[in-house]
Amino acid sequence: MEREPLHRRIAGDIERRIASGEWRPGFRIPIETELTAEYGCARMTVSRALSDLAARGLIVRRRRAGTVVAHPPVHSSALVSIPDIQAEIEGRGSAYSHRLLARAVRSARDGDSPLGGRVVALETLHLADGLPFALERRLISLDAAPEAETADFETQAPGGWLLAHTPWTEAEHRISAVAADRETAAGLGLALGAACLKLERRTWRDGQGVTWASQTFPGAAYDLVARFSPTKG
Amino acid sequence: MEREPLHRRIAGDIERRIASGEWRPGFRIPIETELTAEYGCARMTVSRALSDLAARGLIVRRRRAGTVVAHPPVHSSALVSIPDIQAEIEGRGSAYSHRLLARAVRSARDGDSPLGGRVVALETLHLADGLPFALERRLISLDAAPEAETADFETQAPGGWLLAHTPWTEAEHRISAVAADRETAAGLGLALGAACLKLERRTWRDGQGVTWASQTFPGAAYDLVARFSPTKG
DNA sequence: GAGTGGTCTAGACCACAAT
DNA sequence: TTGTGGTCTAGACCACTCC
Repeated sequence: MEREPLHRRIAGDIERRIASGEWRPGFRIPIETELTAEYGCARMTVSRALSDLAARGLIVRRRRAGTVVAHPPVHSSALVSIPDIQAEIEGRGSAYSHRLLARAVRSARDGDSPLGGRVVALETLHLADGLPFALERRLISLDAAPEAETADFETQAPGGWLLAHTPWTEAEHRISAVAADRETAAGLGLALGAACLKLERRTWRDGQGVTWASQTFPGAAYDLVARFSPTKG
Repeated sequence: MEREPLHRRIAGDIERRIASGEWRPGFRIPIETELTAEYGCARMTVSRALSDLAARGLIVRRRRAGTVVAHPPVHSSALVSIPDIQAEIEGRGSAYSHRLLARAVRSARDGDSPLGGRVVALETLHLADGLPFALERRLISLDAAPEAETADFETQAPGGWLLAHTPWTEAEHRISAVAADRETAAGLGLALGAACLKLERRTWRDGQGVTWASQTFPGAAYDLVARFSPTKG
């Protein structure tokens, strides 16, 4: 029988409360002496648990101010955050807007990969400074996110809505180059067959499929950059 | 004046010896009690330094066996390893081969980004089962890798040669979709203007530019997949 | 000033694996 | 068996930063 170290049990307890949403971003977690009393251990043991979580970006620790749950899922790799188009556009100083082109509720088909049961199918155009920037096709599982059936995706784009309502625990990205089909070309204002960058994204929450999204960008106007320092985690 | 914690100084010292090549992969580093004596500190301080390095994958610790430098740069992200085309092809059970199309030595120009001084310019075609798979254009800095001037890139592809001779410490990838130009279309056997996935890669070693590489793949035949579990580092 | 985290000590016992 | 790392303690002092 393997005994789990106490510091890892403490870290796991906290991580679980963050993952479950019980402790939301910005929530101030108990100070070290409180946790020390709760677990009946030395302060260093608690400190190690919290330091590990901080090193992984789940919490932020500041002297005097205490320890708070780090705000949104902090992803170290630049590629993880790609699909937040709105942040991307606003980050480069452009005005973001979007248009909901189509919306339907239907049963998941065989090709809908991680999703089953009923899904919401959406088609959204993202615009930067009023010009087409990306065409998004998305399916959202109503099993994983029942509120999606009545959510107002004209006000908030589906990606942002999902991030706020049903954060994912696993994701898969697929990046490819495709020629613009008729619908894409029309939506993005491109010639038929123009080279586009396509990002497909599937996410899961605790093993259950949440969403599938395909975002297509004009090849000439968009690229992905990732920087690595292998010795820095 | 900021004082660097001792545990980080210890970790930094070790990391530097690994990065410089003084301690190669597999090298057994001093045991905790030796380092304790060397730095005149408590064993826990050394332990923390080594634990941090182990958590980052630079070293591997095993009871009784001691602590050894981890074998090659361990990259957790799937995207870091993309440009090792040979491994990619062989990993899917195809036969890898390559053809050196062009080779020249010249001075670096303005557009050659991280590179300065004299460079080797190479153009290589990668083949899977004898069929074109990717077209690679590469520059190698002779300042960073002087042996590149006489290396035999017909036997070993430039990417593999570099990895063995001048490992990088930092890298940047850029991923985009482009239409095939005449040279690319001819090399890969595509129609002019076909959608291609282009990977650009720049690497540095301790701040000095090592190489720039651009690899172009037929869009229909290649895509990138990355999987993430945000709670797992 | 006072509350909080950051680091460090000098021990101790245990777990694991190579011999 | 024994060398090595893994964890833990019960303190201590310091550094930061909010009040």
